[in-house]
Amino acid sequence: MSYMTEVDPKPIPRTGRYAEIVQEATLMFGEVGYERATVRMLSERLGIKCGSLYSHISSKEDVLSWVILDVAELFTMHGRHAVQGAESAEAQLRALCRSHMQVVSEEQLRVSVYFEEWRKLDDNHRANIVSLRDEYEELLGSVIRKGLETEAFDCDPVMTARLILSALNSTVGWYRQDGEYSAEQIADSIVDIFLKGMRPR
Amino acid sequence: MSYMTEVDPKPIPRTGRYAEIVQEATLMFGEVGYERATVRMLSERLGIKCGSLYSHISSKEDVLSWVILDVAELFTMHGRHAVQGAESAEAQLRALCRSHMQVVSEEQLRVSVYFEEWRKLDDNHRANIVSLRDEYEELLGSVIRKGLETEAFDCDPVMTARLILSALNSTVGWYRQDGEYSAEQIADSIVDIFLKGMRPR
DNA sequence: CCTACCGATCGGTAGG
DNA sequence: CCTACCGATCGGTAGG
Repeated sequence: MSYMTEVDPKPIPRTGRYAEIVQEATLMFGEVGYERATVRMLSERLGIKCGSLYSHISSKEDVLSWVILDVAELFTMHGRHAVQGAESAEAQLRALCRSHMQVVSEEQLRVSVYFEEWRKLDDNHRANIVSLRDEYEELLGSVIRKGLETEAFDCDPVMTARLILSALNSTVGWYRQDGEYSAEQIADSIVDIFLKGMRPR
Repeated sequence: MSYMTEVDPKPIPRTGRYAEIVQEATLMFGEVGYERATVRMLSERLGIKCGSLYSHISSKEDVLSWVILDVAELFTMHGRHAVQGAESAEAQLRALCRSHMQVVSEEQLRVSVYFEEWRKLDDNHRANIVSLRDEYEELLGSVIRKGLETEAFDCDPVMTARLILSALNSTVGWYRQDGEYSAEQIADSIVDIFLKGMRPR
């Protein structure tokens, strides 16, 4: 009815051809990066011709935004749920870090594409991503500030939030499913170090 | 005399036209990224035509390697010097982190290009960078292991080295010369948190 | 989903 | 350092 529904066709289909496109695109972006990846490479992986791809996508950048936005939202949603399920600031911090590592371990390729390529999104999509990232940083910040209020922590909340996030994010570069540490062990190691570093005295 | 001298023309000139090329290329790579940057953009910045640029460079990738290799070596050399100038493991850790933050603050743009684009180097140059990075991680690892021996620290040396490095490296994304914290303050904050987290008991 | 094709632009070279 | 130009390839479109 309203033209409003035409402005931003939000509901991205999550099955069938869409799912195949996102899957192959994720693999391709992970292998050669967004810029070196071509629509011809993607169409070949899907077994169709380059021109035919454009009945499913409207641009190459479209596909990148599909790959990235989903997983960025996953961090936020999963993280909120984790924080809500815990009581103390310490428990919330641990739950949030475990949630983060779970997303990293289960969606490692998409996460690495997210971290590597989000700058290449156009202004609108990038702004969207930045606000999701800020929201997530704020979630961690609120947990830390709560710990300051209950005097469980004694630290700079902004910098500490950044340091914890960067420690968590860097794991995508070296985490292996069959490696020495499980995702949960890595999360706990990070939390243990930072908790000791954040405690008063 | 020998053909050996022709194989790898190592000594890159560091003055005159070379310096201008590296400077403009660094700005350009920082603004739009390596792939979106073109040799025509670079030549325009230098006030010459695209074809003329090839009397100074042999390929676009050449320029990227100039920008990156220098600063990667800077981390290692500067870091070694810092570690040598301190006695205890704790003091060495602090000196190394301060050295790292000094490089980040004084060469922020080059460092961000380094972290962002090193994957796009060809196999030879990338292998070179990876070995420099490993060397640097090993330098930090040796400091931590020394702390384990003197029982100043109690932690997993490999993971702790990675976490400290990722914390340090992430600062390139938000450090500002005119920001709230100086490079040294940031280094000390990071060291303080990790030292508390790494101490026995 | 295909064939056929577009305008633009890319890194790089030849010859001066 | 310039002019002139190259082959390749890019994202994307028209018309079926």
